Amino acid sequence: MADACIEWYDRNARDLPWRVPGTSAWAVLVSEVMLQQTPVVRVEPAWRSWLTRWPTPAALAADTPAEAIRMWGRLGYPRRAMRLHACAVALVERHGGEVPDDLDALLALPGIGTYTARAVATFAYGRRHPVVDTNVRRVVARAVNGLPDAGPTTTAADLVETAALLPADDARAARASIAFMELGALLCVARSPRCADCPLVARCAWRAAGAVPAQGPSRRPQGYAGTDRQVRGLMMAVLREAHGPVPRPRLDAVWPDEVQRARALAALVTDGLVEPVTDDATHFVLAGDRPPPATPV
DNA sequence: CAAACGTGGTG
DNA sequence: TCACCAAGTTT
Repeated sequence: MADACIEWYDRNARDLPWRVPGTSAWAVLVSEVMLQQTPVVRVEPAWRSWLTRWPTPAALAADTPAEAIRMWGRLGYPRRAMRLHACAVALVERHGGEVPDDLDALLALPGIGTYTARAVATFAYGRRHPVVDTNVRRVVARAVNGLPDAGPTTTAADLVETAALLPADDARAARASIAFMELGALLCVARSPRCADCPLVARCAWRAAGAVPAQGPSRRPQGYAGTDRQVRGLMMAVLREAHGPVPRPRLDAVWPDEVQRARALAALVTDGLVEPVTDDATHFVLAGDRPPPATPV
């Protein structure tokens, strides 16, 4: 299975900048964090801008979280920008500004979880680890287990199952992992998979079973309009564009419901994305963007 | 462990 | 139009 996927990958892989040989581990790490729940097409330009401005962890660590949040733009989940900044600080403090290749050291970094740690160790350093994301889980669920889709989250069993598919050779195992992911992203997609072009079609357990579609509603609360998340997003957009401290009324203008506004703003402060400039909380800034105190003469 | 966490494109 | 989906992590 791995061989067929690698062969397909070699001919059909997208030409993505973070896959270019010689890409730094930091650049790979940044790409992986940006790609958490955000489509490739939106990540590409943001990734280029980010790495141009902050080519190393030390460069980012020397800047403010606010600048990271601004550079993050509209990628979504701005807490990822916060954590990426915190990650850069941790890399400087704990690893001399280098990205470690050790799984446990990677997992201990802010914003780096099971998937990202393995992705960095594998794609930046060629280590042999199962790399399991939503694409891989879908491919394995279908091709190996004959199911229409994978479960909602990655389990320990998923890691074991995927590890069993990896070639013995480290470099080839890494290639297999990226091939599984690419297959899930381009052909074995969630809706209307392109089985006709799939290198696994002849041995796919799901196809063999008749490619029965998933039953029942996928029941996930994906709604966005009217949620606190939307209100937070609107407020963050105002703060990103602002130069100086933003007066509370400008944040209030983004949403009619006062109760919800207050809740959203309080949550942003609690999360550390936003800070009140003064104790009276009449003005707000992005994290770390507090203006310097007036220098006494 | 379920829920929270942005944003925009698409069938 | 609107529900679904996109290289997850944290609490």
